[in-house]
Amino acid sequence: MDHVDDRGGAAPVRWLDETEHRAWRAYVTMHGRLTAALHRQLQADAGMSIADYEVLVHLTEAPGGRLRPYELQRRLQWEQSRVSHHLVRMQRRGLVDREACRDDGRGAFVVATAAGRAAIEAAAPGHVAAVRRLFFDGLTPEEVALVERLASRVAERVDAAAGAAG
Amino acid sequence: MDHVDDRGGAAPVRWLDETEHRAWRAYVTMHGRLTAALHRQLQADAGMSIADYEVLVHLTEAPGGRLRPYELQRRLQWEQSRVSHHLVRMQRRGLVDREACRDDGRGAFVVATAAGRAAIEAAAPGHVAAVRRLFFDGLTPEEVALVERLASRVAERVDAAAGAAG
DNA sequence: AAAGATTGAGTTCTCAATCTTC
DNA sequence: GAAGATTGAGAACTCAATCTTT
Repeated sequence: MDHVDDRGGAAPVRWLDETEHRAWRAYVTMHGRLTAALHRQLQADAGMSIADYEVLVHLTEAPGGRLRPYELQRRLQWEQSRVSHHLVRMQRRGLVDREACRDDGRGAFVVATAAGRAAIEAAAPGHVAAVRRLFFDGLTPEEVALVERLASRVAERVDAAAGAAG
Repeated sequence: MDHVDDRGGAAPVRWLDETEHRAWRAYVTMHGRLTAALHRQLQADAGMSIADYEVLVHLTEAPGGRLRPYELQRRLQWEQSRVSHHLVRMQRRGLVDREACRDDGRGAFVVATAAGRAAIEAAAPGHVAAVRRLFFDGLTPEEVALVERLASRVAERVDAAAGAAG
């Protein structure tokens, strides 16, 4: 363990060094610009929000094309009630539907409707093209592989901390 | 170059390959978990949203501790009206204030108040500790340097595209 | 007319309370 | 009681319209 100066219970602060600070600001800035650009593209070309797109991605990629709301919640990391409200709206627009769940009467499966599948199939080419143009075309194959490794590692780290701390 | 099937003017779709797809999903997942965790921490320990924190970071880091709303907008990549509404709320809570701008009567400078500076100083240790624990402690110094390089490169790329395409 | 900024209406998200089934 | 899910009220965000100064 590190030797740290722990004064009477107050957690000692390990500030970010210069490199870390720059890296963090660069990351936050990049993400802000990237999502703003992707949102504009999706909205303009497909009339869909990133949130809608993400929901449909998870549904259509899931085995059987169906997920329980709590499974969607885990994948999206949204508030439970945000998932619930969002699904109500998407159902109202005809993009998703519910199917009774025989094993567990507390909830139903959520499924993409034919219209929902059509919507994401229509939206995907433009979205993927934007992701490619804005993100991958600027990276070498080695860097792409690295992004996956680092992102996976950090995601697991956050998971572990969330599991431990609540 | 790839051979792509370009039928009658429709943009040919270059789908993501397996590695790219995994990298992108890993990135999106990581960001979702990371921000969810950071938001919970900030909210629980400092009663502040990430949005509030970001505004105060930019204000306190700016030369003179003041920024015009449009400069904040550029840095945050928020909708212009989001900036406006958010500043009204933060001003109501006493975190920021306005100062007349002599050179340009269309707008005023936004400044962090003493309370605003106190709030971010109180929030920063916990937030920085979380960033370190969840993000940097999982990376080597070389990887940290790489994150900065890649993030900066992508951010510039997005900027350039946004400038070109509107 | 363009740039900087705000407003209001409508939509989406959060927080806490609630409900049902396990 | 815990897990899965919803609800409603209030807060935050978006979009379009507007206003003022340059």
